[in-house]
Amino acid sequence: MSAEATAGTSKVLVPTMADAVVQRLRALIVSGEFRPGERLVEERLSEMFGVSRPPLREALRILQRDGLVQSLPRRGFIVIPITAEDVREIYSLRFALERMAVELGMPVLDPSRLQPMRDALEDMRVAAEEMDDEAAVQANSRFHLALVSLPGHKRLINTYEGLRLQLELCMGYNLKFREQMFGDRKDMHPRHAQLLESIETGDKEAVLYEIAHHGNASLLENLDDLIGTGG
Amino acid sequence: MSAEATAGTSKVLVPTMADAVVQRLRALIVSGEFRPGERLVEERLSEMFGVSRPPLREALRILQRDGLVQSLPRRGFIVIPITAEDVREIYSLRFALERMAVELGMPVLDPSRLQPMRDALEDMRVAAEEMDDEAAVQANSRFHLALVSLPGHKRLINTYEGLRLQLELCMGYNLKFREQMFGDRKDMHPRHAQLLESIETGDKEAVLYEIAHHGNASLLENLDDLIGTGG
DNA sequence: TTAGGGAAATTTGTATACAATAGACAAAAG
DNA sequence: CTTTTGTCTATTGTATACAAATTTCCCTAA
Repeated sequence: MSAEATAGTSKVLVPTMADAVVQRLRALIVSGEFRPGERLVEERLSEMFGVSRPPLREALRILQRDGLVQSLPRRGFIVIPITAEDVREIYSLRFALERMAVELGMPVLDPSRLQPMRDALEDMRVAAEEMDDEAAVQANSRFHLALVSLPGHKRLINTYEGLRLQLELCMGYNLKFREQMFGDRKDMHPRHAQLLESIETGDKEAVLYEIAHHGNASLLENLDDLIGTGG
Repeated sequence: MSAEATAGTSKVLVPTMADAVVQRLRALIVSGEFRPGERLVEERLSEMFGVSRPPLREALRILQRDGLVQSLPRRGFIVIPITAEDVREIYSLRFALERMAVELGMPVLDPSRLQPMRDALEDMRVAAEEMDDEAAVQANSRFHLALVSLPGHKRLINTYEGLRLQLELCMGYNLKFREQMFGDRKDMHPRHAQLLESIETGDKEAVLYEIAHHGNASLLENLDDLIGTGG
C-alpha cells in the first residue's frame, strides 16, 4: 500500500503507528472478530492497540477507503454491514473488472507475466491435496489478483483490492457463507487450471465464458438465506 | 457524501470542519489552483482554512480515498500527478463501468428513472446554445453519473465518482486537455440525445456501441503531446 | 569547481487536553 | 399511563504541544 519498494534504493522505511493499526484492525475485521454493524469506539481501540486517538482515526479513514468501515457523522465508525444486496454488488463489479482485465491484458505477450498465476495455481493444488481451506482461500485470492494484474492497470487493481477485502469480510462474517463459497473446493483447482490454460492459449472467448460462469451461482441464489433480506 | 438526505425526516446535520475542508480543498485541486505533484504542506493549509492540523489530515485522507491526493509516508501529501498513462486508465475503467451499468440497468422498467438523464440533456442543450463551457462540463458530468446510477449499484457509483473527480482534475490541470475534451462540444448534445434515445428504446447493442465510441479517440491519440510521456 | 558531510530548519507523526454533541434516562405534565 | 422535556454521561470533534524524521543549505575539503 504505502510501502515504497523502489528497486535500487532500499530506504529504511519507518512504519507509522497508523499503518500498523490499519493492518491489525483490518485483520480483526475480516476475521470476523468485530461483527458487521458493530460500533468501533475510538477510546477502547486506542488503549487496545496502545496508540492515541489521532493515528487511530487516520487508520479508520484508511479502512473507510477500503470499504471495510463506515463513518456515521458525530456517531463514530462501525464495521460495514454486509447485506445480500452488497454481496451481489461485489460479485457483479468483480466480474466487470475481471472481464476488463482479460480484454485489456490478453493476449499475454510476455509469458513470464503469467508466473504469479502459475504459482497461485500450484498453491491451490497443494491446498486441495492437504484439505487446507485457509491456504485455498489465499491461493484463490492470489490467483484472481494476478489475473486482474495482467494489464498493469493501477486503478483496476486498487478497485479490485477493495472488493477482495470485502469478500474476505463476508467469509469471516458468516461461516455458512464461507462453506458455501468453498463447497466446490474439490473442483476449485481444475477449474482454475482450465482458466489459466485458456489464457495461455490466448482463447479470449473461452476465458470470458469461464469467468462469467465462475461457479458461484448456487451461492448467489442462496444469499438471502445465508445473510438476510438485504434491504 | 456524508450528507444523509432521507426523504421524510430531514435531520439538521452538523457539518464538521473536516468535511468543510474536504469540499474547499477538493475545489482548489480540481480547479488547478494546486498543480499536480505539488506538495500540500499541512501547517500552511491549516492556517489557510483556519482549522487545526488533525481535521486537515482527516480531510486529506478522505481526498486520498477519492484518488485526488497521494500520501508519501513521512513526506506528506501531494496532489496526485496525472500522466498520460493515468488518463488512459481513467478512460478504460470508465468505459468498463458504463458498460456494466448498461448491462445491469437495461432495460429500464420504470421510465421515471430516466428523468435525471433527461434533465442533464436539457441543461446540455441550453449550455451549447449559450456556449457556456462550464455548464456543459457539469451537464455532461451529470448525464454520465445518471447513466451509471441506473442499476442502483452503490459500489459502481462510488468507483465512478472517483474517476469523475480525477477527470475534472485533468481539465483543471491542462487547458489544452480541456479544449481537446470539448472540441466536439457542438455535437455533444446530439450524441447524448442519441444515446438517451437508444436507452429509452431499449436497444442495448446500440448503447454499448455508442459508449464504446464516445468520441474521445482524438484526445487519447494526442495524450502524450497534451500531458507528457507518462512513465 | 564540485562532491561530501553535517547542522539547522522545516515538516510530519503522535500524544494529551478540552469543547461540543448525540443518546439515554429520569422526572414532570397532560 | 403516555408523552414530552430536561439533564447527564459517554463519545466524537478539535486544538495545542512535543518528538522524530526528512529535507535543505552551507561549509569544508579534494
